[in-house]
Amino acid sequence: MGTTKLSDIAKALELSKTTVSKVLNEYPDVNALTRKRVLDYIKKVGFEPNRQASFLRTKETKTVALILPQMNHDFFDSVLEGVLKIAQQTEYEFYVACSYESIELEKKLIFKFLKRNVDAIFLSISQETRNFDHLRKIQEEGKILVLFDKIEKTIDCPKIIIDDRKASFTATEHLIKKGCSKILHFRGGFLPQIAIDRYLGYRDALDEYSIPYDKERVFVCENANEKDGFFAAKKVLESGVEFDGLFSISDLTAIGAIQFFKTKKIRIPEDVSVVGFSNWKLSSFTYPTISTIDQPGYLMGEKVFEAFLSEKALKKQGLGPENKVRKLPSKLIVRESSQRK
Amino acid sequence: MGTTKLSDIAKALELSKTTVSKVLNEYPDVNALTRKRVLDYIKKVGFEPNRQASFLRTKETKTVALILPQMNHDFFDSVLEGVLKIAQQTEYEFYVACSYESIELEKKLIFKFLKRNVDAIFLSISQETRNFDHLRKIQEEGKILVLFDKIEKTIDCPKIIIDDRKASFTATEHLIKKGCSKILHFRGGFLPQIAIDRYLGYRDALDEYSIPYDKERVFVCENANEKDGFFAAKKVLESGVEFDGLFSISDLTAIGAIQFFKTKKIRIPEDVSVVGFSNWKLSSFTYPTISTIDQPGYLMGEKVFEAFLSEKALKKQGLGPENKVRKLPSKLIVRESSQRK
DNA sequence: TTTTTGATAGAAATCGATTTCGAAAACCTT
DNA sequence: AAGGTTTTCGAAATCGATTTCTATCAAAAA
Repeated sequence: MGTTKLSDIAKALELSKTTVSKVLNEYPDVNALTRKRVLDYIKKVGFEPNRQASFLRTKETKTVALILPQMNHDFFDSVLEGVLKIAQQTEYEFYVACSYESIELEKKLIFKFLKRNVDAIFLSISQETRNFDHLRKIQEEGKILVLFDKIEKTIDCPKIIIDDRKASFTATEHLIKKGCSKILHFRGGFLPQIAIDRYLGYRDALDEYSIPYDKERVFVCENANEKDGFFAAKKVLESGVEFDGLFSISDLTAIGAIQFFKTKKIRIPEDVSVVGFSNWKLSSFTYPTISTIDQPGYLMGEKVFEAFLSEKALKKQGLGPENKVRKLPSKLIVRESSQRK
Repeated sequence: MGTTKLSDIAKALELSKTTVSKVLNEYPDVNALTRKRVLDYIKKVGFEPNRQASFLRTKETKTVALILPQMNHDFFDSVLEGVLKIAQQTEYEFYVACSYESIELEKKLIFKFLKRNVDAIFLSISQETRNFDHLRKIQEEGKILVLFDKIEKTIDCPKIIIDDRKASFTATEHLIKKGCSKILHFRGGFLPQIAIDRYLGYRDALDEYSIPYDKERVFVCENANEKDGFFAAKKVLESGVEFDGLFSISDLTAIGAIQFFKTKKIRIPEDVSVVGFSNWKLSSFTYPTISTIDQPGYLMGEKVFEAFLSEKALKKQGLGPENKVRKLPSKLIVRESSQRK
């Protein structure tokens, strides 16, 4: 095909491949004039080195992999978009995959990507993940690991998260200020760090305002979807516990709960004020619209990529993985579901 | 570092690299016993050839690129998921990118991917795209092009689309059967094939039921988002045209329109029945919920990938690109916005 | 017995870059 | 002018596979 290669340039300029390559890789032992000749010519013919060929020597593919635990998920889709934005500005390309919250698939994907020789893996760990050897393996192979959102504390690597605990505090505090004192909490599973942090934020707020904590008001929504919310709400009524507010782990569970409450003629927000989490696009279109915490997914994606770039710079200096946790700010968005007069 | 390579296997088995490679690539001139020895050993140590190395000879990277015109878009996200599903079942990996409906970015991405030596590009063309030389370039470089959803007829390649015209016919017919006779149509721009087809489907239905077509009832929503729908609805009222139904190019424009109608105390579906298009997730959570056409995005993604695979098989036989258009079925989903008693 | 054929295996070239190491030329010292 | 530095460049090895072409040996044919 018509693609020019290094040797073509060398021939045209009556130089050796070596010299041309040295210009490309910014070696110092090239005469300024020669360098200019080469650079000009390269620009003229629009040459770019064949990545697969250079990889063979350098071990750098200039590709990264993003593994999400879910697809068609507003928040994770935003993360993807953020990563994509920065990637498009660089020479990097990136692969996308989804673990569908399965540890088996997560492992399989990681091994697949390692075989593909990606330079880095960006991962939000699956709900099922308990053992983290496969993450360590990434680092053992000399690749960079960046964790985000659903992270694991015991792995040394850059981590980008939302300040879930603080965000949950804010959400719960908002309900308290709106006059709620018997606030339900629909939480996630027992292990994911984010579920724990959001639960703790909820308790922080109760403590702060001297509202007694009642564990009867906490319900588990393992999958954090509408169905979980619907059935959790059903269990609430069956349990007979009193309530006037709900802080839910996700907008979807909030929506599910509201759907159930509607069937029982329980009014939102008059009888129970609701705050969700994540600011799904659809939350501003439901009836009532749902108050929520906006997580900066897009920003998170950007920060993940940036963390990778600075980690790579560190590595060049022979420094190990930096265990830096970056907490991104989130924002309470008040809509109808918590707007009591 | 511990990765085994071809020569390691050769050494361990006291064979040459050639023979091992021949087993991998299914050459016939290998003794059955030798073949078995090699295969067993490969399975034992879990060897997989280095892709970057093999590419250097074969020119096949086993990667494909998916270029979407929009992100955070229910339909395109489903397509992505469909592609991802099939890709995960194969040895292929895929890159994702977004043109954000910009022809400049679309071109840039395509050139970037060609430089990356992808085997194929899956593309839904941007709204701005008028000239198609960059698509031909893909084929000239010997790469496979598959178009989907927003396609261009004059390019010879596999194409996967929704039967938009028929779907629109069904949607409009549904409104007619619900008693509407003065049906508005919010259409897309003038050039995208899908906007044209949906418009034609609308007219087909009017013709079929002998309802006179009135061009005063057709409004353009260039970007097909809520804002466009909102302002189109406003223009409808300003124009003074009579109406009792609306078939809109997208759920988002339908939602925008409904929001405007609400401000004018126009009731949905009593005063005006509404049908959207695309079946966005949020359409089943709005008030009222929105009738729509469900497009099988997930299936489309699968079919796109499958079209690539069969195109590749053809190519191996030296056959040119097959200009096969595959139309996927869509489905009318009736919800509250068109449910008159 | 000699020649031909077929089956099997390997040596070496190749893909397109990078990198090491040595050589040539130009520049300084004294 | 001889010796020592510094600049600048290129030959050749290398990364890990694939592929062509040749060599060997045994079996079949003559």
